[in-house]
Amino acid sequence: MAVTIKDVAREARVSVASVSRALNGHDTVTEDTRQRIAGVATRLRYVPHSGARSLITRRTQTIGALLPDLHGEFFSELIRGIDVAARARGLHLLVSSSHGDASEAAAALRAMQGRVDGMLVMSPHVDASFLRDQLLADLPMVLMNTPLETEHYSIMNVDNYGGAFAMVRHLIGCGHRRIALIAGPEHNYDAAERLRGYCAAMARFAPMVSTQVMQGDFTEESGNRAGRELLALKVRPQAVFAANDIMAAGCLYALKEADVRVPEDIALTGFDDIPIARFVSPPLTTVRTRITDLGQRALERLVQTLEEPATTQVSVQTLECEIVIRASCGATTSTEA
Amino acid sequence: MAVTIKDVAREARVSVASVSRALNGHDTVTEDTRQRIAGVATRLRYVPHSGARSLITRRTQTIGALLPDLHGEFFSELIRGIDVAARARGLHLLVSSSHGDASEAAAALRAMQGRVDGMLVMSPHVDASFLRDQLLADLPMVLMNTPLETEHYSIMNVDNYGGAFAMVRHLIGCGHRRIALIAGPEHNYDAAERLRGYCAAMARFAPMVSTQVMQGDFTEESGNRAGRELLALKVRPQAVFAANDIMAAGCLYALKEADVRVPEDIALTGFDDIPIARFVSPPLTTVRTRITDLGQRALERLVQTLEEPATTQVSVQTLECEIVIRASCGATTSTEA
DNA sequence: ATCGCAAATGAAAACGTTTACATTCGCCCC
DNA sequence: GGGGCGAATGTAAACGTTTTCATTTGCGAT
Repeated sequence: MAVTIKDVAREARVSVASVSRALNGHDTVTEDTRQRIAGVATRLRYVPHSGARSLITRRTQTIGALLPDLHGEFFSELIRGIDVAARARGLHLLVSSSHGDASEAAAALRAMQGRVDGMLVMSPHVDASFLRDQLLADLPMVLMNTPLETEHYSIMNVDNYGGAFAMVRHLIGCGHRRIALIAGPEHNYDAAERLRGYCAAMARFAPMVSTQVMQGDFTEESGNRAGRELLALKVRPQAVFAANDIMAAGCLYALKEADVRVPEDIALTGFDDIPIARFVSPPLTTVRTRITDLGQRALERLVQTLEEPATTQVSVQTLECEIVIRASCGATTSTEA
Repeated sequence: MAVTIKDVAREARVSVASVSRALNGHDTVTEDTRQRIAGVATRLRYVPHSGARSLITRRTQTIGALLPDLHGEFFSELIRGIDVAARARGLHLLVSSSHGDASEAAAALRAMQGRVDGMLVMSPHVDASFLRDQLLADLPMVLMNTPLETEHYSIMNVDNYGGAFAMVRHLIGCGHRRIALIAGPEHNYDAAERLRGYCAAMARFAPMVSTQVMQGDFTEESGNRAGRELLALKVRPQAVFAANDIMAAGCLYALKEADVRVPEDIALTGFDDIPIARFVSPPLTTVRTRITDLGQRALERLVQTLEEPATTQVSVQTLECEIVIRASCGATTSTEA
């Protein structure tokens, strides 16, 4: 039923070897016969059986992406970045997202084994012990956004620390001193790094001012709660730095409800630059992370490992963030209505 | 290097046939030997070569998703829906997104041929002539969100028409009569269906009122422009229905800038229920489409076609939308501050 | 004890490629 | 004219599975 290389060979009156050579662009075939074979192949709509091919070449031309249960923009931008980079190299992309715990992640990983040449892994459940247990033979992998330090795999991280540091520096540049942080969930790597950046920048630029950290968990609701707590303090901060945009939005509503003006009374900033950041009022000053680049660079790194396993050293790369200044930080109040 | 079924067989002192049977859960193998084989397999970290398997079973256990160059929430929700449904059935997901034109889409489709058991296709470039040209052998496919009518493939659509119809009915229920539509791009299927729903509902519920359609293109900027045009009319509409949320947001800013109150002076609604809809003020009444369900149902449909090719009839299914009522339509003004 | 039968296991073919090796062919050079 | 050589092509093995068919084994019935 399906047309195979033999059908093409028969029709073109050559051996299967010649068909293979012609179609794979080897140089030892006459231009004449190449033409003939190519013609027959398209006429017959021949498409090679990838399984048979990978059986012998030991390559699948596919890379896998293991992603956490991620919502929204972040997820799609990441996949887009990976996909674009993969396509540019003629690679296919096998995705497995949304697994909730370590065992699910492990299952997904095992299932992908043997179907891919390498993997891009971003998962909070993939930690040191996970990797030890799985000990994934010699499947090349690049880990994304992980606190792990491993000598086996390259790592591609977002500079959460640097972004937070820069944001605090910016706020201090705006004249604010008492800057509170609404932190992310406790065991989240991104959250921890942002917290670290906040602390470091405070220590550096406002050493006399004590830090103030409210606990949040990256949800809008926790941001709202933190906002109300802030308002109840006897000494209110001059600026609030939420560890992500959605908490900033939640906090913003708490402030608005209490008729506290942003940024006049309290400045407010976020992290991530999700689309909503532009739409709240005042628009949110935030930290932009180029997620698409993250995916793209990670894939490129993986490909390099694939193509030159010998010369490629394991590396840890960090992707810069940039600060997006809008009205909520008080730096551009002059443009406010 | 890689451990094969032979290694397992040797180690377990059985034939490869028995290993295959044991691991695939056939019933003709002693519980005793099954245990032994399973033990050896896990100890050796044996993972079957998918290529070799698919070579003989003629199944890849993989389905492909061909998606347009989509940004944001929609994209990720769709993939999530597909992925979850696929995993539930032990299927893998091969994605190819972001192709800009028909030839790119065709290339992506061809590249996937032979690697997948079936495909989920959503692409504006996949039209009647495209399918005719490609004539994809007998690869089962399900088309998503397409105006196409074909006897070869099942189709899964979002009820854009019904959603728009219901929204207009709702606005009329709120007491509005002169309702303007900010339409989407001209050759977009979603846009056309929403326009059709608007017109039908107007004709049905407000037959004496003339319709008013402003041209937009699904961008914030076009919504903003349309908003300013509306304000310049000698007779302003009582309500504006933007064919997507992002245009509604753009329009909202135009109204705000002109100190027109929403919903008191003009009501405003959107379509899609993107996250931003909740965050603008007033929060946007809109039409929610369950994108995750779309992906999920489409995959389920495909699986059915795969498993029972004979009995499964080609079908066109339409996925309901629901109206999400927030403050911007004037129905809940009483809850406003 | 022998036969027959079912259950368990093994041997080998088949799937569609790629590629190392063998073969053919035409041609140039002595 | 024959030897040698390089280019083009063909032959066949190999990849790792699944599955058909054959074989062995154990056991109950005669």
